[in-house]
Amino acid sequence: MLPYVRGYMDSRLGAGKVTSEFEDREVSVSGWVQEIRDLGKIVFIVLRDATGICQIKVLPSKAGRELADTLKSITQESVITVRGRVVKEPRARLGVEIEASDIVLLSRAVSPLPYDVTGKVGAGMRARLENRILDLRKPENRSIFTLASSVSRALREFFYSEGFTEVRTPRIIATSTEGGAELFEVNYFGRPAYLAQSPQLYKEELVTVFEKVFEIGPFFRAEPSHTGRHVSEFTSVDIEAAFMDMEDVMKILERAVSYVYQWVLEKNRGELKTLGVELKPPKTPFKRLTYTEAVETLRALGEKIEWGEDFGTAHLRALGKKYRGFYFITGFPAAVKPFYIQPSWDNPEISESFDLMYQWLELASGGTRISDRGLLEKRLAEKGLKPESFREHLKVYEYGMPFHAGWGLGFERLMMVITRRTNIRDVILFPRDRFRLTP
RNA sequence: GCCCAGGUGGUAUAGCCAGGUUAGCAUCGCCGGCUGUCGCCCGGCGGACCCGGGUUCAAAUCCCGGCCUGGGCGCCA
Repeated sequence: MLPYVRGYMDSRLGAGKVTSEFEDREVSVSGWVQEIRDLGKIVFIVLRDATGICQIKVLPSKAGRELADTLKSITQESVITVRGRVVKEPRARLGVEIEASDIVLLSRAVSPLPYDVTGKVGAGMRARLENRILDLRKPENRSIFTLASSVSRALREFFYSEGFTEVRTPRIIATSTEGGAELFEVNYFGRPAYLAQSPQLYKEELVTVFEKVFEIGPFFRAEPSHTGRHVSEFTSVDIEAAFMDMEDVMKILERAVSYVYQWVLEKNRGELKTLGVELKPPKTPFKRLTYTEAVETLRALGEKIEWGEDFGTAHLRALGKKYRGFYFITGFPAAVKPFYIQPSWDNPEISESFDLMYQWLELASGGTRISDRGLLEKRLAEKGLKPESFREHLKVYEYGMPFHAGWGLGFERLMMVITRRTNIRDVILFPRDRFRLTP
């Protein structure tokens, strides 16, 4: 048998598919050696591939010299192909095993490995991230990302079913004048350019073409934050829709979250079980709390806060203790929200804005947008931004701009909620933070 | 940027407070044994005190500085 076989996938059986259904049949499985238990006259190998695990049995005395030699050179996490007969075996925990007649070592892993994939000893975040590819082979970590894949698919399905068009906006932008978060500068053919922190302005412009758009993609923030919920590169789920206001898009957000929960409850039972997560679909509509009510609540709880102040972490933690699960905070002071948020018509001190919270974690933020150019310019000036830096954006408002609304949802933060992880790095394959740029 | 905690074999840790041991345990690796393991087991061996300076007869242990890590705050439309 060669290390590479054309057409092999046609005859290969997934390790997780090895069941009594294949009893007495000759099969071929390939994967990574998770564990070798050598009892002397009998050797057990636990083989893992993307479909699951199976147990291989070898009797070196009967197997012949060649197989016995191969067996000796196999190390943990090596890739092997095993041919053998499936046998029912009540003594095996999985109920069946493969009696190997042939084993080919396709790729030998170094020994010892720098990281314990079996999880017999614990591992800190540093060791885990520095050996991330091995860390990801652990069932619970793989499950997180199988779930993440499922969640992003569910979101897409949901948006399509609601008539949204998926769009892609630039990651490289010319201006750093949107205000707010620090941007990463890049060298763009000798000119300074920046990595986008959000698709905000582009998605607003695009509602004049498609009416309802969504985008799921990476964005970048050069903030010095170092917490369990901030990273430099994250995934944003953004929507923007014409002829809608904040109430309309809040309902879409509620439905999107519910849809995702239903989807993973239906399709990812195995992953949820591996993670030990008991997920309950959230009740809709989510609780709605105005900013003013939140401030009053905080004061009643003994927190110090002035009306008009944005919430600090202590405030959010206090609110999160009182309000469990998902809830909206609406009507933030216009002063703490970005320039493009529509001030309320009856009270310009507050704005047509909302945040979606889960306990104390901010998941999404959105609102009705300003659709009038004059007002937008006025708000830009009030925020200390230069209208001339927004010339390209502002001119779009003269080509027919309907009222519109939208939101941005932190994909990884939603994954934290679903997987019950408290560190965002757990739900990013290769996280980038202020201190980590590799692997 | 600030605050707190911490850096001991590849990994995870004990020892540090109260200075002096052959630096302990587990996992791991190698060697040997074991035909029902499934965190296999049993025996033997191997491998570590973040860096620099100071105090002291003596520093993993106390002090100072640096670097790194974890957590948090601030920042974060």
